[in-house]
Amino acid sequence: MQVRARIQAAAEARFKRYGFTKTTLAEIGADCGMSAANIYRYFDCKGDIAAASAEQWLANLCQDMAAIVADSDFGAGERLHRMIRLKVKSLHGLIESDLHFEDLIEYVCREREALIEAHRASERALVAELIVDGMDRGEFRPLNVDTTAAAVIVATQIFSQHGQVRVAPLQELLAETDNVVALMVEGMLAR
Amino acid sequence: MQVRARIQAAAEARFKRYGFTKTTLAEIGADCGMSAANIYRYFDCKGDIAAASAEQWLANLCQDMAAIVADSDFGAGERLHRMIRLKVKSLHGLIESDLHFEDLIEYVCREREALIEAHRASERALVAELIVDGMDRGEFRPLNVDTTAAAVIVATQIFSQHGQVRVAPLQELLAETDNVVALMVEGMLAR
DNA sequence: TCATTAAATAATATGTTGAGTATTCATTCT
DNA sequence: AGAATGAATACTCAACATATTATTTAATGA
Repeated sequence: MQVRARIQAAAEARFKRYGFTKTTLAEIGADCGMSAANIYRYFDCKGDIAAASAEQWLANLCQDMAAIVADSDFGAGERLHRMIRLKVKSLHGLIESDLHFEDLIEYVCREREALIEAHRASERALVAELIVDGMDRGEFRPLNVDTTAAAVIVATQIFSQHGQVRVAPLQELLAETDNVVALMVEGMLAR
Repeated sequence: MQVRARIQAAAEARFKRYGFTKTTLAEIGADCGMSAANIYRYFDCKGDIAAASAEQWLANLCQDMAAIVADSDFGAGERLHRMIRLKVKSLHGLIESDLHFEDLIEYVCREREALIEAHRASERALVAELIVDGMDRGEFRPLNVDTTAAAVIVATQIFSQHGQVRVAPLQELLAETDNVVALMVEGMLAR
């Protein structure tokens, strides 16, 4: 479906430049050479366009994180550090780059909790994978995989809340992130 | 200053029952048998009355946490668990008890960041004290006290954000809190 | 039949007004 | 002089009207 992708791209460009709420379906339609009404053949509602963009961005992030997890040149602890840092840096970059994306982020966080929760589940799965690998290597002590993965995600969650990201400079966020992850990794290491 | 305390008590009662925004200075004044204008002899603005209440509540929490920290019958790790649990339970209790207090909490979090940050600093200091004690006992390995204390506070911060507290039941919050703290304590233990 | 649209409708946002409230001030009381 | 007040002012909020925008529908053209 070529049309759907075109609509999404046009919408994304406007969301980026003018924000989610300030963008009208009429404008998106005009950018694609069609009426606003016709967009409804491809998306159920305006929010779904935003959600599709967000989902894609999150999927992309997940892929990058998965690449880090898969890189067995590094120890599991080191990979965990890199994974969480990537997450923090990515979100920070997104918010810094275009101030108007905040609008879309807020919408998705508020109205599309399911999407956020699904992504968090993916993150937990990646961390779980890493923990299993760490245990296999003998780097980590025997751990309750799911519980530990959930603890890591929730403890670092504060660093990827837009409220926090907005106020603190990246360097500071990363330093704090590293401290938290370092302490948790230390708690996971085999004796 | 008897009058000031009376005003604060009257205001607190109304904030609890009707919320911060729904309470007028005229009502508080009437409760104290004085005009609204006269309140300004004792407080600079309405928000200061709320802040005074919040500050007192937080000071009280700090005192309770300090008592836990001081109780050297327990190991440092155990005390850290108890301290963080107390914090989570206290805030949860506050929000559960009177739905209208949320109004005041939101105001303080939004408009009185300094107060919140000061309290967080106190928490960090308590954790730091605990870490030093744990190292003295040989329970903890040599740690960077400030960095580690900050990591513990920030990693558990998510559990005392009113957004989180509102949605999750206490048992769930406590379980997740315990997992995070357990992992961090494990990372602090001497080998 | 499928893609599309213009027009109709529903929902939401924006602007405006009036009422209510916080805050200040000149004055009174003690 | 210190404590308090009523009235004046400035600010904020709710309600209403208006306009914009999202969404639906019936109709049109390929």
